[in-house]
Amino acid sequence: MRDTHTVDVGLTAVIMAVSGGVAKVLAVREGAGEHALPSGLFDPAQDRTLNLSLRRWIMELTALEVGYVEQLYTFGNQYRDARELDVGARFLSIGYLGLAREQRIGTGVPAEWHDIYDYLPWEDWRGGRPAVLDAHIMPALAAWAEDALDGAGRALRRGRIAMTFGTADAIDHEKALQRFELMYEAGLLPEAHRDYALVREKSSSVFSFNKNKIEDIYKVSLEVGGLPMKMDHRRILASALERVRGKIKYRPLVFELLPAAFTLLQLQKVVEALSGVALHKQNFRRLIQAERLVEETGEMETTARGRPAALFRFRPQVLSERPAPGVGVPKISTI
Amino acid sequence: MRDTHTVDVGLTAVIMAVSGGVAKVLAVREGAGEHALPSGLFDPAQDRTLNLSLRRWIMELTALEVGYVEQLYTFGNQYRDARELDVGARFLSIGYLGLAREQRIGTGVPAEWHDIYDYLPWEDWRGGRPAVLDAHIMPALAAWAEDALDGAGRALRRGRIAMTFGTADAIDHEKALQRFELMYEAGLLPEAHRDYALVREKSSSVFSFNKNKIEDIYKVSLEVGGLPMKMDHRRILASALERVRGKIKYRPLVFELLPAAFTLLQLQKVVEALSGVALHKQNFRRLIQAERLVEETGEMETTARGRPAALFRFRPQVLSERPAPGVGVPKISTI
DNA sequence: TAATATATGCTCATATAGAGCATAAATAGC
DNA sequence: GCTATTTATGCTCTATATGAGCATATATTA
Repeated sequence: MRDTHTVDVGLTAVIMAVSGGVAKVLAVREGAGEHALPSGLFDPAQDRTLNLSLRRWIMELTALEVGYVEQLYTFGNQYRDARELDVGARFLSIGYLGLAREQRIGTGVPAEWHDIYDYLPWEDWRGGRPAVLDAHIMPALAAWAEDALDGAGRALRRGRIAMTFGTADAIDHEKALQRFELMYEAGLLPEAHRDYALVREKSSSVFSFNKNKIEDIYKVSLEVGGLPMKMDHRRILASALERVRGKIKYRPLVFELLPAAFTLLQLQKVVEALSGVALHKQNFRRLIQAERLVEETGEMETTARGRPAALFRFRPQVLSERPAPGVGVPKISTI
Repeated sequence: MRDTHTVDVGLTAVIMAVSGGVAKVLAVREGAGEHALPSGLFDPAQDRTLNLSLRRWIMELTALEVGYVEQLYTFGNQYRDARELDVGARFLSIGYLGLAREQRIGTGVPAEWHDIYDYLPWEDWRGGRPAVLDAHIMPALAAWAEDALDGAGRALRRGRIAMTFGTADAIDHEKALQRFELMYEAGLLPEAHRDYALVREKSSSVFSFNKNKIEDIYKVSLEVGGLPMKMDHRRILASALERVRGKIKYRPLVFELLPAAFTLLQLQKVVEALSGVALHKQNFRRLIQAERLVEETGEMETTARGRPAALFRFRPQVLSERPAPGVGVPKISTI
């Protein structure tokens, strides 16, 4: 009936926009109350490239114009979907990141913008260290580390926790995917329990939490508070966030999310929303202007409170002047 | 006979090693004198994950032990292979990077280590600016830019050249994939002409070189001097080089390529071989030691000339101490 | 008119990166 | 044994980048 080697390929898109200082992702609601990323099958007969395929069905599904598109990662986990356990079929999913300017979604389109941090609450440090970390995540991870088989295993797990969730004085905000993967493995996300239920009998090395404490761990996964997501969509979202956080430092991605003219504070708010950290305003201005990323339009903003701000536009010449123009998020921020 | 959506998935591996200050890649010789990267089909029935599939057939093919493995990118170009133009079949190829310590290859194994820069001669700046750049590449790119349709197109092309191949005083050595793609598009690589010959009639927007000058451009592609490679393997190699150059800055990848004990000069030579730039010895030592990436073993090197060097080992604790431990290649080096 | 909010200019301390000088400890050639 | 050569290693000096905060300007709101 089908070749043993062939697989179906789905494209799953993380379409991001920022409006009013809130980083948003396009999500569709499906059954079971789970939020899903928009996704579609890659049809080799119809589309010349993966990129074109993605743009085609995004347009068909949402009528949204997406500017920047970038491939993230190809996921091929066996336990990705329950159906795969029964049939011999196989499904690969290629994650994509897309950046769009804020656009109203047409009526009748089954998609909505959602705050990214409703899915990844522990990733938003703009208001200081997220409370859920100390209230639920770190204690559960510490317990997970202690549950390792032997001393070496405990040291290894403690090391992984320190590397992804930070040490006493520093954290790497970029490592969103590694934090997701650690939490999934430790059972701190609802989908870990959903997936584990499917493979309970089959030995799965993916889940390393203590099976005797599974009820307690499941309760923690609910306290952590991320909205429920379909299949591995939270993983794909985390990898998109990691990519965008890394890339804004050396490519001028943020301007894909801003109108043609903007104030420096608007620019800063977009960077903060994506990177999840609050920035020092004066230093941010100094950096942006030193890098010559923007130029004044000559106009001033009129609608806001306080002293009116000068409007700027992106200076595309910077692309050919300097090898790695980005917005300079501090690599390592204090806890 | 087959579902319209299904595709075959191949895994293509860039296995790197460094020996004697030379960065090498595992290559197999196939017909037509073209060098090929080792590759195999992904068999969903046999392998639980993409990663395991890759490790399985690498081991079967070469009996090599590969330590670090990382997915690069999934390529789905229509013109990847001549056969795809005739049949409706479709082939996706997922590129992987693997790092191995230098190992002798078993007799009878149809694979050899080759200097990476034999395939990408313009990427090695250790001995100063590569001669082929000014002799062949930059003049041909300049001509390509002038051949654009209008002034805006010329400005755009000049901008792309500056961004990828650098400006008067700086170049980003990391952008190996973008340099490949620009050269491919401009017809400066032999495979561009091989692929273009297949799609001549079908309008292809991938090749933007002046078709009236195709013979001259083809000659340049031979002067550029990269060894011929199968299909899109040079693209995958370029993306592996880009990944490794980027990642050594913030992850301790290099130690995957070194023996357990090494001198600081050996470490430096590995970084230089991968990044393609020469480094200031004293500053490199200062950086490595300040980052506490290594610790002395207490032993000294005995075999070399000159004053004996202290032997060091990787200090894995650094992974849990600091969020982004890497070897600090200068981001931007002067031309 | 005072309080508040935002914009913008400037300084200062510290950390980091780039370049080079100086010295140490081995081998190679004679 | 003496000298040249080679590599290792310690140290300094300077320029630049980063992090933090002070001070002032110009608007709106109460």
